Amino acid sequence: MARKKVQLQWIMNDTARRTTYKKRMKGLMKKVKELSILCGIEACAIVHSPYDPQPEVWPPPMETVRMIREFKCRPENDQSKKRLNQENYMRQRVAKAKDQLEKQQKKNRRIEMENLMYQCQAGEKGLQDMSIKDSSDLMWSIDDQLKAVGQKMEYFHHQAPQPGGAAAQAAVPVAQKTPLEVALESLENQMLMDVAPRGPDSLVTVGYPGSQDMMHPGPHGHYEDPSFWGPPFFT
Amino acid sequence: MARKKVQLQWIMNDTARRTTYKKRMKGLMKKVKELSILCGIEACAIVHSPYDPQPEVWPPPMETVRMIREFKCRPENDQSKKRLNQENYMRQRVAKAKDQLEKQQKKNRRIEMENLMYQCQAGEKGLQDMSIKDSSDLMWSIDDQLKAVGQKMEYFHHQAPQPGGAAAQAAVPVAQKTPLEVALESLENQMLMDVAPRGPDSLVTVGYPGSQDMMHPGPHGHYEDPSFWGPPFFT
DNA sequence: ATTTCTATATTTAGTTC
DNA sequence: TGAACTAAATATAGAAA
Repeated sequence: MARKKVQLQWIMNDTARRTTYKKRMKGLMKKVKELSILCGIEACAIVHSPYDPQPEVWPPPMETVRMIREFKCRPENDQSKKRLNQENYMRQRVAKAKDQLEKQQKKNRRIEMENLMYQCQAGEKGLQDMSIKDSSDLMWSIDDQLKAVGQKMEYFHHQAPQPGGAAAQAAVPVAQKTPLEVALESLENQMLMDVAPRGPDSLVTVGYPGSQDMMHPGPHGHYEDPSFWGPPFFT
Repeated sequence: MARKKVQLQWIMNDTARRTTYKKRMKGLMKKVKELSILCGIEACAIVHSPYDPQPEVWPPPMETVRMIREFKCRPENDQSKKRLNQENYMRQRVAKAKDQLEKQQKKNRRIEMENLMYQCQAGEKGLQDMSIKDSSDLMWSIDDQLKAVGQKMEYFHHQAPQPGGAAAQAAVPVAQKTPLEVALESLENQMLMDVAPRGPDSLVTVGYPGSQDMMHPGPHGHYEDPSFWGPPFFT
């Protein structure tokens, strides 16, 4: 970004969105290409959008189709079957989240110690502030996904129906628990929703009770919301 | 990059390559996620590598599989059938290349005019230098793909067999033609190779006669070389 | 190997033409 | 719409812990 830190949320302004799309699409494809070449590996990207009649891909179609074929065959192999399975995927996420949180907390402790050593006059208040703040990275990555959905819904309904929207509903209880509890709970909710039986096109609405009627089909009419499934720990 | 401008070529040093992979993979996935959210579109990326037992994907597997299904269904639609067809894809590339080259040349002319106006003492020599230099961007994007293949092959053969390697063979005649000829010729070669009938796993060797015996199966043993199919005009 | 820390390289938001 | 510019935000190579 430049000249302004852009929030990770759907861009309302139509022309700005289109411009950003054009720029970032180009940038993304370049990155995919660089990764493949620099590391000598297979990488592909597919992007559908209303701005291009055809999906944009890298590498060129035939190769992309081949990569995809291999990807889809993976479930046949014992090991990869695991990851393609949504339940296991989410379990892995939870495990990683716990790991990351532990590391974060160790780090927090170290920082706290250092602070104590350098400024012995600091009371317990300082410590408490920090333990909350330092886990916020973890929370944010989960929370911003929820917000992205909420904001978009609000826009399409001109802030009419729900005062506050689904995002607020999800975010409020969050603030009353410890970061650890919040993070794991969010993940575990995702996991449960994920494993729960459901019909097609109901992924999001299952997760956000009360918001079914607010959902719109998205720009393409066939994809709920990409932000919802975002991996919280790539951020 | 930082502290050093990295050339777009396979990284020989094993640890550096792995490190770069880890960093860039993370960055790439973040970019895909941002693009989807900011623009409210579908985007996915799949990366296979020896560094991870499973392919890395965004968004999570189920969604990725769904996107892929749609992508593969596209050929059924008249319009998208065109783009999935490799021949047409390459024709489009050639057309775009011509376009881009024309634009570049127009720009060159403008710059030349400006230069002339500001420094009338500049002789014809200056003009000629410029017309060659200014088209080099176009050439580079094609040429670096060839280099990437050549360099990698050389490495695996410890510069033994071919003195100079395939890259040199491909690059040398290039320097004797005009940028326009070079650019279009490269593209048209790609196109022809592409359309020519061939067995599986012979994509690259068809294009580089004399180098079949130098090809190694690549890190995965099932993918010739991602750099070969790179879109020359994303750079 | 992983994490952290910079200094630079690269990307891109906003603006202008 | 699109190309060009510019400043700010990010990404990341390389070093060091």
